[in-house]
Amino acid sequence: MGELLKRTMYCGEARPSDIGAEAVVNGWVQRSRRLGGLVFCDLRDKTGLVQIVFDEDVPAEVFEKAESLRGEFVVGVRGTVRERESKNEALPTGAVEISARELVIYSEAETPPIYIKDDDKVDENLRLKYRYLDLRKPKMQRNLTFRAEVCRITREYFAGRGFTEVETPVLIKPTPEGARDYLVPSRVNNGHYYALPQSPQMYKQLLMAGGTDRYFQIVKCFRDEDLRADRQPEFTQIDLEMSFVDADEVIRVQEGFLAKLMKETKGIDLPLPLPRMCYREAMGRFGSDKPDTRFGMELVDISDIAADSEFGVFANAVAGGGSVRGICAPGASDSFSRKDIDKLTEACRSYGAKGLSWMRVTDEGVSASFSKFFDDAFFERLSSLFGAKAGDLILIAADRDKVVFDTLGYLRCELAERLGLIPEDRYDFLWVADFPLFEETDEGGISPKHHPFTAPNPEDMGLLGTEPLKVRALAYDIVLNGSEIGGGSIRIHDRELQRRMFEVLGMTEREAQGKFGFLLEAFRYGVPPHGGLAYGLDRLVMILLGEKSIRETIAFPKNQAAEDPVSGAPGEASAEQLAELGLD
RNA sequence: GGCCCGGUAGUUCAGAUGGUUAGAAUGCCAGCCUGUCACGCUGGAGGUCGACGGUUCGAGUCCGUUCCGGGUCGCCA
Repeated sequence: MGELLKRTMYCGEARPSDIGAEAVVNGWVQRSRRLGGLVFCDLRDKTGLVQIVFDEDVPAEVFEKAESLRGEFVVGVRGTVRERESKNEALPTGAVEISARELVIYSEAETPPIYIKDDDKVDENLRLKYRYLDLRKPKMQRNLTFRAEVCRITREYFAGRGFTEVETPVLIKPTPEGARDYLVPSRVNNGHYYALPQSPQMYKQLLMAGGTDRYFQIVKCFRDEDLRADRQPEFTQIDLEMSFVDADEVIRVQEGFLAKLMKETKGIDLPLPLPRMCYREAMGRFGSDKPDTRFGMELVDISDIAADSEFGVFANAVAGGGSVRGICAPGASDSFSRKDIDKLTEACRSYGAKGLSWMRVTDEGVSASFSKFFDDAFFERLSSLFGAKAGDLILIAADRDKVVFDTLGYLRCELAERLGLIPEDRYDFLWVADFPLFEETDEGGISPKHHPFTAPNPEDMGLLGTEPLKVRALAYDIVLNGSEIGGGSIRIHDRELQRRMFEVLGMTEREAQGKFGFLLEAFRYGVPPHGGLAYGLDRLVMILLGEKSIRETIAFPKNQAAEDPVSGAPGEASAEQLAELGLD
């Protein structure tokens, strides 16, 4: 198609200071406008757009070629930067244009199935199938660049503080704990499998045993679970571990990182130290272990006054060991019809709520779904407990604590979103600490809330054998705007304590050896006290970019069926491949 | 696995109550056009209404099944 024109500037860089200079730009044709004896062409690369103009001064064959330009042709242009006759204020390059002299068409293009435009509302599958077109959008280029910047800052910060970047294996031993593993069959050892790591947890602890002292890694992790807007089967963690530290030290180092990150990406001075809250308080005030603290609407516990009533829903909830709690949505009474509340109630069913009680506060008094069970004095007390004003809507859930918290935690965020109570451009970080070490399984047993290497709080050690569910862990999550962006803990480095942990979990010595033997063995030869943390990079980037899905931060994401629409993965293996693996 | 929303020109969508040849915008193609920048004007092409089955004289529309996409609950130590 012709020679390569050597680029002298990016499209988006052209400025009035370049006027008079010769310029060569390479890029994609965003759009061309033919006006008879004049052709305008907006040329795009990752930096932006610049207008190219072909006029009567160009040779006839160049002009002819210019007239043939169509969207997404890849071209090179040599010309002169000059001032525009009329500026385009919408473009950073809008004061200038490049008067073309030479045009090379590197590659023609068929009409693309999606538009290369940020606000193009296109079917998600089509976008993902033609991801390479989607990536041409300025927003996607901006997102990828931003992500790379976060990675650069990460390396700069941790490398500058004595952390060694170490790559851990991707083919590891399957550990049937927690999330489902992706399995990789071994050819050399037929019938045996590798797993892809859900996290480098055990290897980073081995690194501490190995004297690495401080480790970090930006690392792919894999979990074969169902997808969500903020969950992909392969995702990236910023993983780190430190020796000879307590939780406060881990947190202090992270706060330095987060402050640097916010300063360099957003120009925000993060006030340190970041606020901390214990798990119980987070649940009680926000119904969530990752509360969004950008707005109020906190939960109010009315179990005391609701317990002793004729209203069975309230009375039974409290009698059954649960609670009655509610939130007060300011000014929501008018904007939420009976039908809207019914829809909210329906949505709450998936959290286990059998219903919602509601109460409207108006100038004329209150009206409530449960009014016939209570007198005026009760409603006055209720209003004052919630601090309700005329026009407010109070929603109340009565059930087991878990259901009440899940329901109200959901409603709080949902209503805040709909009522526009969430301030833009605000970044609320929060440490949530003192998580329970264990949680109850559906079968009534107990399982680790984090992982079995998480250290119990020394203050609660006495409860380990008697009331394990009350034991707090030396674990901490970092929450940003209501999303968990990272979590970590101090690990157990004492063999006897580790042995007791497995015992409490009902795991025999043999089982523990089978699953984690190599880690336990390493701990026999001297292991420092250590702890660490891992951030979900994709999610962190998503929130900082204000995106609703982590797909917007990943170059080639999977769809909800965990397929890569670009390549069609996963695919079938050939008979030969299967035979070699002993799988035929 | 459950629930919710969606599937109609290349793309984004509209098509109350079932009724002539399924529309719009944009994109695409052709012609005209020397200052456009979402250029403009004229003309044109473009559809198995996701698929299958049913009800009906008649189905994009109603019913059933199924496939696909998104969201969500379960799940995610």
